[in-house]
Amino acid sequence: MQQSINYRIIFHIDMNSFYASCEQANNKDLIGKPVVVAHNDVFRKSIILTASYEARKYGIKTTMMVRDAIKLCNDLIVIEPNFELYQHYSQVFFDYLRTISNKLEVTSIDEGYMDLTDVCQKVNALELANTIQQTLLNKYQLPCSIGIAPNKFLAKMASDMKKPLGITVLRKREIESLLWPLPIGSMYGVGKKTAPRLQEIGIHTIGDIHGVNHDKLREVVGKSMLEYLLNRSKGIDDSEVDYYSFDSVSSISNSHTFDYNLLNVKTMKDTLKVLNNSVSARLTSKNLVANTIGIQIKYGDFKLINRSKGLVQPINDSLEMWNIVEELFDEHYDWVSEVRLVGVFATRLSDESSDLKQISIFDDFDKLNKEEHVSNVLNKINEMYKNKIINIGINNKKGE
DNA sequence: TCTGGGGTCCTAGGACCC
DNA sequence: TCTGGGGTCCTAGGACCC
Repeated sequence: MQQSINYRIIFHIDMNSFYASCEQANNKDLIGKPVVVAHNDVFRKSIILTASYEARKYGIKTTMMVRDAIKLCNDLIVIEPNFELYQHYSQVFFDYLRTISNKLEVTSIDEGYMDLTDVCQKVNALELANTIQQTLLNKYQLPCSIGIAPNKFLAKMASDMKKPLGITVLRKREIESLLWPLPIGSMYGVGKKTAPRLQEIGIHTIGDIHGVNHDKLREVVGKSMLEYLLNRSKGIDDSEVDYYSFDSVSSISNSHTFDYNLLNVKTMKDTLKVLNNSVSARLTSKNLVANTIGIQIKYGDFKLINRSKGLVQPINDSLEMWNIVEELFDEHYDWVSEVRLVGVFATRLSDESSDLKQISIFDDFDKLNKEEHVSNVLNKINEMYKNKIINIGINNKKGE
C-alpha cells in the first residue's frame, strides 16, 4: 500500500526465556540457576515451556520432556507455571515501551514491534536500543534481545541473531552477507513442514531461494508462499507496525489433554463443560459474542478434528454455548476411539453491544410507512456510529 | 525428542445466489 | 430447465508462531 516510504526504523524487542526470567525476577534465589517452567505432572510426561539460559547450557530446550531434562542436569529447578505473574511482567514491559513511543505492536506475551522512525530523528537508534535493554534489565531484571531494521521481517530476523541480551542491526545492504547464509528453517514463516520440502528442491539457506526455478518453487509451496519467500529473502516487507492489533481478538479457545487416552464419554463431556464455561467467561469479560462455536477432538493416534457451527444469533452465554458444544460432540465423536484431547473454541467474534442493536433495525417495519421506516433506520445507524459500532450489515429477508 | 496450550492466517471444496 | 460462470459465505484442515 504505502509505496512512498523511504525508510523506516523498526525495532523488534523479544524477551529472553521469558517465563523463566519472570520467575527469577520474582525470586532472587533463582538468579544464576538452571530453572525450567513446566507442569510437574507425575502421570504424564510433562514438557518444558521455557528454560533459563543457565539450564540451556546443559542442552535443555523448550518442549523437551522434564524427565529427560533432569537426566541432563541433576540440580534442575522445575517451577509450576504462574501465568498471572507472566501477565504482570508483560504489562510492566509493554508499559515501559510505551513511554518510548506508542507505536507499539504487541505480538505475544513477550515480544513486540515498534516503529521508531520519528523517535530516531533525535536519538541514535543503537543508543536507544541500549537504553531500553539496560532499563529492562536493571529496573525489572528482564533480559531482552533487540533487532533494528528497516522493516518488521528484518527486525524479527535480527533480534533472533544474538541471544540473550543481543542488539543487532540489519541493514538492507547486509542482507546478502547476514541473512542469506542462514538455514532455510530459521526463516520466519518457514516451519517444520515447509523446510524439508524446500530442502528437497535444493534450498538449504535463505539465499538459495533465488537460485531455484520459480515455477518449481510455486509447485512446492503455492502462489502466496512463493511471493512471501521471494520478497522476504530480498528483505522486502511493507507491512506496518499495527498498534491496534492487540485490541482485537479473532478467536478464543480452551483445550485440555488428558493424563491418559480416554474412552469414558462422561469424563470427556465433563471436561468439555469446564472448557466451555471458561471460554464463555472469557468472552463475557471482554464483552464479546461468538458467531461460531466449535469443538476439537484429538484421538489417540493424534488425528485432530475440528467441528463447528455458525449461529444466526451470536452468543456468549455458557448454557446456550453448552447446548451447541454437546450437540457437536454427540454428532461427531466416533464413539469407539480413544480420545487424547478435547477443546472448545469461539470464532467470528463481535462486540456484544453492536449485535444487540443490529437485530433491532427492522423491529417496527410492519407498523411504519416507507418514509417513517427510512428515517427510523437512519436514526438507528446514526446511533450505531455514535457508539462506534463499525460493522453494519443491512439486509432484509427479500434482499431489498 | 512420542509430542502442551493459546493463537493467527491461508486454502480448498461445497452450498448458494444471480 | 439439466445448464454457464462468477462471487460470496461457510466449514474443515493445515501450517506456523510463541
